[in-house]
Amino acid sequence: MQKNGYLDYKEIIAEKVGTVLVETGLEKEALYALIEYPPDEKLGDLALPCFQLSKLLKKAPNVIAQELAGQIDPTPYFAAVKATGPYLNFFLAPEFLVKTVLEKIVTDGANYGSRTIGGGQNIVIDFSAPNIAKPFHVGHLCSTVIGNALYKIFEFLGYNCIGINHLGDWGTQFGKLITAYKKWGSAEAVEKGLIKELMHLYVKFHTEAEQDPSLEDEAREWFWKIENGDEEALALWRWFKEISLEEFQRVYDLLEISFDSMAGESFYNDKIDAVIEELKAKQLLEESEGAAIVNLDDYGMPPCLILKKDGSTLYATRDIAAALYRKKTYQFVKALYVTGAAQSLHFKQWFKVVELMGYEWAKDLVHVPFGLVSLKGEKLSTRKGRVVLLEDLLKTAIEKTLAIINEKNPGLLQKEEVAQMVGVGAVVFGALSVNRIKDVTFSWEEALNFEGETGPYLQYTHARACSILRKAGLTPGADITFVPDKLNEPAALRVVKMLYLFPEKVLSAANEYEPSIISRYLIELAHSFNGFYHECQVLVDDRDLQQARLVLVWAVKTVLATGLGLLGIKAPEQM
RNA sequence: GCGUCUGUAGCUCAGCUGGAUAGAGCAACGGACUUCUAAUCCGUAGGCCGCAGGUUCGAAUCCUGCCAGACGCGCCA
Repeated sequence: MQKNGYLDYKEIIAEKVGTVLVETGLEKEALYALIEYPPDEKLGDLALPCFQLSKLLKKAPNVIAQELAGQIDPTPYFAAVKATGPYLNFFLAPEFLVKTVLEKIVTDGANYGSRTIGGGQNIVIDFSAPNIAKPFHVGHLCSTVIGNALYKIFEFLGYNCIGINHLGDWGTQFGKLITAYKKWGSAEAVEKGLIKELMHLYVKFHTEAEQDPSLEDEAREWFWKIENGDEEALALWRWFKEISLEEFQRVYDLLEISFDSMAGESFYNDKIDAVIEELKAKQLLEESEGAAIVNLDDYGMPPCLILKKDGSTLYATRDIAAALYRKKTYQFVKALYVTGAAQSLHFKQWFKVVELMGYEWAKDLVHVPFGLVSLKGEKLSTRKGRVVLLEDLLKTAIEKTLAIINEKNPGLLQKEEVAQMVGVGAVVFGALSVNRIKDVTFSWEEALNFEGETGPYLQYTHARACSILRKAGLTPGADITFVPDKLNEPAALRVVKMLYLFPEKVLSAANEYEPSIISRYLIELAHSFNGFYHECQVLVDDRDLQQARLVLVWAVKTVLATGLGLLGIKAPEQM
């Protein structure tokens, strides 16, 4: 693994201990994996539990710890190496830590934490993917912001990301919509109500269809017409799509998210026949109950449906066609699909089909699932009209932020811009702060909470740091020199230790496709900084002390901004 | 019925590739603004880590079974 020059204490410890234990033939990697962070800072900063070594050395763990403590030369990295029972505990030498970490951050600036491990290779990230003619609601938030964060994180690690918005712009729902439009809609009403009117028609279709099932047949017929090039049907389809895209764009503008490709489902229509032919040629297709399937019994999965009995395609077919196209077009080393966990089986199935087609890169297809968003414990449902529009949520968050600014900092310039950054940041952070896989119940109260572990908390911390730097007249990018020994208070050292962890956290977030690792980390970093802020006055008479503290403040500000950036959140200088 | 995921403080969650006394935030209570932004900080209280077995020197973490919830299981995506 390429270290990109980051200080790595685990590696140092593995090296030192490995040298002492060289006769045992123990691999340094094995030692590295054993090293952990103690639960209490009083015990030390890093620890090597000696239980497992005990088997190898045939000695009691506490004896091993004791002996190792005597044989390891701590300088210049450690202030002390102590055995505490069966643990070998390492206490970091403050000067070395402070000097190495802060100088690295000063040198790297906004690139601190980045790496070159991606080597410019392509990663395709399929995310957001709202359905045309349906509202962009809070249920789409997760895919959109998780995908965007992964995009930024992998770019930061040296990959070239291709963000694809696989729009739901095809399928039977358009038949339903056209049916509803013909029966109860009008051009005027749609022009006026836009997506809300389309949604209204869609909801009406479903309520009416419960009484009159023949509507479903009519809808299928209209979709058949779309697929077979009927001009009237296609024109309506294009119109609905246009209206939807304009509305989606407003949300993406608020979030400041963009895509490299907007190739939705319809884009693959002319690429599907070839896939069917290939599946046939490879003898993977079977006929079952009139439909064409790929049997997956051998893999403990239900069959993957490829064609309906009327010959039209299904989404697995489309996904396979899209994957083949993307591999050919982008030569990806990884393709991520950020969608709800409910689709896990679907992805497992078609990934397997791609593998059975003989493509070794099937292993590079990754489903990144996330939990279900519900509303007061009930499922979101476009059909029943039970949704919270994302645009409404963002707008409300921005309004609330503006109100808070007017109350707390009425003299602030560019209130609107800041309110947007903070309001949107609160919503985005809310979606990124917990493990992807957790189901969430949307609540206005929680989404609009700006205190505690929230986006605004991080932004506020950043703004405070900026404020100190502004008052001190320290300009970013300036040649910053400082006396590391001056940062010797526990509160300051805690902050430096948090800064040290950033590169490691970014890497974990990428490896686990889990932006919340960065979210949690930033909360801890901000918390340690706020503790320092309260305990230590930065602008003091002692020039060396002030300078050292300013560098720390600058480093925190920089890492907070970088981390927030990776999550797709802005870091205002004032708020 | 089968499968996947989730279950940790009143609420929302970290911790889950096994390690030292299980951590945060919110809510509650009590403190800290003449000093760099109190959207902050400090403290108090709050836990059969769903239940029961097993593996291990050691289990919130791994295995098995059970319970509860969510989701999925052929012509929607």
